[in-house]
Amino acid sequence: MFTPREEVGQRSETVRRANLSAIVRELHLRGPLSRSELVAWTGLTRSAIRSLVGDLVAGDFVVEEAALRLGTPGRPSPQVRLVADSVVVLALEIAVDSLAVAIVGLGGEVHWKERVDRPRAHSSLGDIVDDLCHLAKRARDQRPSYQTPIGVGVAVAGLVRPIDGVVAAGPNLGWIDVPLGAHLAAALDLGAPVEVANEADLGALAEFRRGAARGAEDVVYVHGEVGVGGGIIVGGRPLSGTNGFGGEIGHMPINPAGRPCRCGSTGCWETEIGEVALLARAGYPLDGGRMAVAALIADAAEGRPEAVEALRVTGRWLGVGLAGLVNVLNPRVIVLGGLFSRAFPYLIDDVNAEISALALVASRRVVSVAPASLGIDAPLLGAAELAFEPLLADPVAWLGPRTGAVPQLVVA
Amino acid sequence: MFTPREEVGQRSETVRRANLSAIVRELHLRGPLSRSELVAWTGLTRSAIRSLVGDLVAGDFVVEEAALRLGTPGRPSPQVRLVADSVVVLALEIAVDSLAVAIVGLGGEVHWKERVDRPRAHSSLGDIVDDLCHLAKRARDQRPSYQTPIGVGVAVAGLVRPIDGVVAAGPNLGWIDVPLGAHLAAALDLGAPVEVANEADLGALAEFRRGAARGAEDVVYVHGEVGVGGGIIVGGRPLSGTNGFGGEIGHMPINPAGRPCRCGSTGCWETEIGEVALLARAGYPLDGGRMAVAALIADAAEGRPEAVEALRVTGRWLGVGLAGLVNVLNPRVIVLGGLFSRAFPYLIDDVNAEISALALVASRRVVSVAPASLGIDAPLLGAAELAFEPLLADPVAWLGPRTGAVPQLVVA
DNA sequence: CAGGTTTGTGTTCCTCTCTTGCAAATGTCT
DNA sequence: AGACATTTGCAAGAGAGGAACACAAACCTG
Repeated sequence: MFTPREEVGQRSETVRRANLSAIVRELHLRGPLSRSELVAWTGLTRSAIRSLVGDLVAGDFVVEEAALRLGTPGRPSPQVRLVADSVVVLALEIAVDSLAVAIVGLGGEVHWKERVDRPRAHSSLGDIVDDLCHLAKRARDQRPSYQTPIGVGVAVAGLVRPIDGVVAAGPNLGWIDVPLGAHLAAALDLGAPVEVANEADLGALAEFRRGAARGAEDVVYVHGEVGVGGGIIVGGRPLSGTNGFGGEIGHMPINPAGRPCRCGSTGCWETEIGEVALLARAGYPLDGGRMAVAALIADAAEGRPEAVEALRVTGRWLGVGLAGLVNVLNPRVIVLGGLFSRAFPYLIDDVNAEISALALVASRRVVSVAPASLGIDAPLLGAAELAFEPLLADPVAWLGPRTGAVPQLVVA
Repeated sequence: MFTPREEVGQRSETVRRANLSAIVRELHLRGPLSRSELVAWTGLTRSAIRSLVGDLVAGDFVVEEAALRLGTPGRPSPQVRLVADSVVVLALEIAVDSLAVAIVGLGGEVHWKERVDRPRAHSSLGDIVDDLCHLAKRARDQRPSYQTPIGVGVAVAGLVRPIDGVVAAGPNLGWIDVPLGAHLAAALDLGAPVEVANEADLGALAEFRRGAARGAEDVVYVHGEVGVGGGIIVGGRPLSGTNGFGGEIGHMPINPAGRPCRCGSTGCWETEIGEVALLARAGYPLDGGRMAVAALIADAAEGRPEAVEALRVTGRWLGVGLAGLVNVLNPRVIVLGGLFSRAFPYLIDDVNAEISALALVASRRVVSVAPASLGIDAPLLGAAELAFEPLLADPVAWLGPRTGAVPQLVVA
């Protein structure tokens, strides 16, 4: 009769879930913490923390270790640390010119990582899935001691419909409405849920949680390769939009007098700051791909004027678009990833100059522009974070109901 | 020692707060609900709802009334209704060419409203505060039965620093770093907290909660008068940004070859879609203000070509900027307010055409553009919502601790 | 129009979870 | 070594929602 949009009531069951979630999440994001730090960060009492941590210890999620000597007075507080081997996820990435796989433990530790080049041609779903499965199998063979992953996260260079993992559009892969999530789930056959998302959105997530935007609540991540993707964090939450296509900043109209874009419209940001625009400005071969861009950046480092100037012009257009985003979103940090992080030193002055010229004082004063600190792996690590999300949101589902046993503290 | 960013743990005290908050919020937003509807919407059990509603009845927040006959089988469920007279807020607005005051009851009922014209000249803080206090006094004199407001919300045409209610910049008022909140609090002397916010942000809030964007989670509100302001809702939450200056869409760079903007930069959206641009295109006096715009719209209604064409060009530029916002934010609804809602019929086709041409299919398919349904009062009503927010977030603070009395159901 | 069905209420425990309070432990500082 | 600060462990307590039963009031059916 009624269709509740969201059940907002708090029940005792949800209280426990929220509190366990808070503890696991803090440990995942900050690393080992003492019990008293957990008390401070969650606002719960010592007794509650004791009981909850006890449950997590019983479920092999965390261990308690001897206290660190910090030189502070008072009884030392045991360190609570996640058991990174007991819970792992599989992270996959389908980038424009590479495939990557990683096994990541709870807490963010990367146990295994491998990246292979991929030709920039259109590829069939089957080939890509086969390659990824092959990489995943290698990873598991190399480290057989790991558990079955509790989830699989996939970063893909394309527009992804989050509800079913279908890639609605992947121009660099030649994909339209490709059911990547379902095929990967079947091919991997791990029994773990497979979550697919856009690579820039995941890059933003990774930089937000573990990279250059750590601690900021409002973040814009701009990922430039062939196309320009973006990921946005607003108030500490990824901006997804009505049907999950938010953050597509590459196709903001920026120059009404500009060039036609491969998306069909004209004057998109991508047409001014994408790889092709950069190469064209410097007079490099437009189909030179990553190597040509690398050469261009190397030439700029040696002071070759065409390269320097091309990067400066790109930086200006980058700044123009960012100024708009600064006004609209008032972010704390803008992270430049992909090609923009590799070319960062040659762009940043012009980017900042445009932001200063075009953005409102109040907003531009608080923003800083930084290169991606996770480098090429940002989307891959974001995919791992995506795969961990269900666990972080509800550890109870993996922990099982309370055992009833009195929690026992065993300090090693 | 530690500075918790946010206390994320759920304590028994916060559970009660959250549940009462959920009930009061649902009633505030949806109007009277039966108990069984509350059960469905909160996910709590009948027992819990009964107990919580009993407390609210005891605190004179709500009344329970005889059930409505809906023609559905089963025992009728009493209607729970907020007592709109027992809790009111004072809403104030400082618009470009008017001042307004309203007394609004919990649930959104407007008990009193008055709007007076204001010359478009720069005004001193003292004069504005005096005028507002005068209006507020009249309102309270006219309806002396009302309680003292539990809060005061102020919508102002300018950039507002939320933490202290200082208007950092109000170009139409000639204000720079004006401590509006503090002065109003002192002058009104109501003992109630005074919250100040940007008028477009509050317009967005009002349209989101009670207007054209009701039910949507992702909303863009564009408010056009002299300048162009914006308010953004992302995932059901107002986008505030790092220091509260988010949503300033009027100064997105839209046309690098455009005109200088009064903000100091060039080619801002405002320079293409603001009042002055519109009047200039039609050949009307640039300082004609609201009357000139009204005349222009009236002329367009009669088919005068200059007026129609000027509105169409404005609509196109409006569409260009909105296309960018559609790509970035993937909203469900775009609400056009202020001048754009009055000129809506003459703009909308060109707006939609530009969005179709420039925005990505996936995002533009789900978005609709609607005129503000609350008209000129949207920011004022948003100010009321702002003032209610502390109550909605924590009814316990106004209700007091549980009485211990057994909740008694008394159906009138 | 009687009886069945459905939906919802009132009431009484019950369970779950966090809180409180006290004593003990364990470090630093003087 | 003693004072002091901080944290832990444990046990009892309090607050809040949940479950189950009996009953009530509407609609629907034959």
